[in-house]
Parts: sequence; structure tokens; C-alpha cells
Amino acid sequence: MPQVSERTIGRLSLYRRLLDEMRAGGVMYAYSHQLAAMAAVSAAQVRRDLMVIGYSGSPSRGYDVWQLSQSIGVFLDAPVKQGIALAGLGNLGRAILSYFTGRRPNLAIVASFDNDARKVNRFIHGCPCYPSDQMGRIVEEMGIQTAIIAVPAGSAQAVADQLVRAGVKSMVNFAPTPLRVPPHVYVEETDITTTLEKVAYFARSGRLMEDSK
Amino acid sequence: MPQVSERTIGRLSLYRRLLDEMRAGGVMYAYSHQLAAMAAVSAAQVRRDLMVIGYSGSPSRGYDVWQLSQSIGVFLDAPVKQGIALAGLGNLGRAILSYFTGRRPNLAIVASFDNDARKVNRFIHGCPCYPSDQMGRIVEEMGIQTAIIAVPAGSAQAVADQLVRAGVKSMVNFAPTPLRVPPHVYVEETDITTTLEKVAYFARSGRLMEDSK
DNA sequence: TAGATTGTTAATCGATTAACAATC
DNA sequence: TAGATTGTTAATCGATTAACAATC
Repeated sequence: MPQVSERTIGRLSLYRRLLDEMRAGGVMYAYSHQLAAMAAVSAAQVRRDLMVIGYSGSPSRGYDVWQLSQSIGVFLDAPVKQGIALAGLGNLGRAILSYFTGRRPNLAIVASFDNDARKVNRFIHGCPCYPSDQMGRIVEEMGIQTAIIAVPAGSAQAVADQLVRAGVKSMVNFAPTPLRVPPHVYVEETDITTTLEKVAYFARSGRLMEDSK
Repeated sequence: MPQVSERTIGRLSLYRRLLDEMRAGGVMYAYSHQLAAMAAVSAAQVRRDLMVIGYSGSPSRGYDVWQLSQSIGVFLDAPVKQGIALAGLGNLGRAILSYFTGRRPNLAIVASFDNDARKVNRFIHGCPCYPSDQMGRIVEEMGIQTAIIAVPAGSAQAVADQLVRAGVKSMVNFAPTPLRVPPHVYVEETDITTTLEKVAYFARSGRLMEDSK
């Protein structure tokens, strides 16, 4: 398998979503420039990304929508079921859980953790919720390698450390504090305050976009 | 004011958060390499970013933590109060609202919108919730230029169109469908499915990180 | 065929890093 | 002073785009 950059992975995921929408609309073939317009990238970029995963289009008809969606799936999806752990079942944790449940066949949040006695030892959105102090043991036993951190900033680092010790290899961090992890662990930071600050800034200045046109 | 890239804005926001933590811990001066380690960038990058906003450090003591935090604020923060609209008060909308309330003095979610009769015409987390069909009028009257989209995928584009017509210039989109907007509008896409797919991919392959070391 | 696409390479572009004289 | 920092420029790196022969 080729070495694929983070951005390419993100775009492939997006292409698949767009393709699935097209397929639902009865479209059978798509040209690179159509996909490009929807994904807001260049047509050459689309072609290059698809080349990377070894998929070819036809000069006359473009890309077969269904087959391409399948090919992206082969590349992106877990070959076997891959469980995800969710730390923290506050508003955000529950939103993620309810939103993600059932989206991808081989990718599911299989265990969640919280301190709140009212949530613990129950099923929430179809997912079992365990007490936080058993997180390390359960994650290790289940062989979970991916985790979502949706706990308050104050406990995020401690939770991350526990997860890494339990064998987790990649995480999404929603807590507003950057995590320090060993180099072999991949962390995607998604901080809402930073995002809002950025967006508010561009609402005021707006110049970057104008200049690029 | 200089032209500043999207990434730089994001890093500045992060530096400020780190500086504020340091300040809370009683630290008065910070060197570029300290900030760099915490933000996971190079020291030269930190220096360059701070140069961009016109802030200088001292070769002997590094950067004054309090003054630097202030300087970043002058650059990043809204000079006057800047209101944000929130479309959709499901789990995710409420999580964003409760999380962001009171974080930034001049940046606040001042109006939220939903269809649910049980939420409408009440204050939720201190923010008024209005019926969705009045969104355009209210956003326009309040002069709101930034919006958060936290509605289901099916209605996201229609909501975005309404917001753009009402004068919104930048948005954060949490709905799992890319938005089409005029070129003068800035949109930050934050799709949780894509993020999870990406992170799960790197849990399996993990090669990108190993190679970069 | 003619036309618009494709895969693929070369050129471009921008961000990041490395290097170094100036500074405290 | 000596040492470690700083601001600032040049070199590097990687991603993106432009270009074009090959293809249907």
C-alpha cells in the first residue's frame, strides 16, 4: 500500500460521501471535474488522489460511481471490525455517539466511559457505558486502538496517558488542551474555541479569500 | 495589518491558550522552544508567527507571557462585541453552546435557532432560542456575520443559503455535507465521520508517523 | 474522426525549517 | 565576556496545479 498523506485520506473520505449521494440520486458515472466542484478542489487533484489508490477512470465516461465508492472503501475501511472507545459522555460525547452510531459497518464506538453514576453500567445509544476507573483494563481487553476524548480540559491529559498505556494508537481530542503523546501515537486536535476564533477573524478581515480570487 | 494565513491564525489561538495556562501557573517568561514543544511546532515557526503580529521577544528572557497573550488578543479578538448565530440545538448544538459560553469576552453566541417547540422562545445556557423560520430576519437585524451550522445534513445547505442571504460572512459547518457558498464567504468544515475515519486509518497503518521520525 | 476526458510528469506555489549575524 | 536567545533571510520540502501525450 502506498504512503498516503493525511489530507489525501480526508479528501478520499469526502469523495466517498459525495459519490454515495450521487449514487442515491441515480447517477452512474462522474467526471473528475464534477467531483472536484463538489469537493472544492481541482480536477487534477481528484485524478491524482484516485490514482494513489489505484483506481482508473475511463476517458469517455469518467469514473464508475459505485465501483469507485467501493474502491475507496477497500482503501479506507477497516478490513475487520475496529472498535473505538469514547471517553466522556457529556453533551459532546453523547452528540458524537448518537451521530456516529451505524455510519460505518466496520467502525463503531464499542465502549464509552464516564464518572457519572447515572450513566455508568447502562447502554446509551446502544453503547455500553463503563466507569472511568476501569477504562484502561477494558480498552486493553477489547484490543481497542482508537479513542475519542470528550472529557473536560482538566482531565484530558491523564485520560490520554491511560489510553496510550492501554495500547491506543490514535485519538481525536475534543478537549481544549493539546495532548502530549509518544511519537507513535496519532492525535487529531479539534478545538471548537480555536475554530470559532478563526472563523470570526475571517468574518472581519475576509481578505484572504478576496485575494485568492 | 499583514495578510495572515489560516494556519497561522490557528496557531496564534493555540499559543494564547498555552500562554494563559503558563500565566495561571505563575510563569512570567517563555522561550520560543518552550512554546514550540507545547504547540508541537518548531521554535522557528513560533518566532515567525510572533514576528507576523509584530511582537518581539528578548534574547535573554524570551517572551513576556502576559504581554504576549495580550498582543495576540489585540490581533485575534474582535475589537467590538461580535455576535455568533447557532443554527440547530440538538445534542451537538447544546454541547457547543454550553462549552463556548463565556470563553471570549467579545465573542459570544447571541442567538440560536431550532424547530422544536419545546426549545423555542426560551433561554438555553443563557442564549435565546428563536424559531428557525425567523432566522433570516433576526440574523439580519442583529447584524450577525458568523454562524455555526449544527443542523442535520438534509437541511444544512438550505440553512446556509438563508444565512448567506442574511449577511453572514463566515461559518463553521458541523453537518456531514459540504456546503456550497459564494466565494466571499469563509466556511470551515468539521466533519466527525471524516475525522474518525482518518484517525482509525492511522491507528491501523501508523506508517506516516514512523517515517517522519 | 473530433472532442473531451484520462494518467502522468514537470512547474509552481506556499509553508516550514535551517542557518546565521545581531542582541541581551 | 560567553552563551543562548532573538529577528530575518535563504534553502528545503511537500503539496498542488498546469501541461500534454495517450485514450476512449
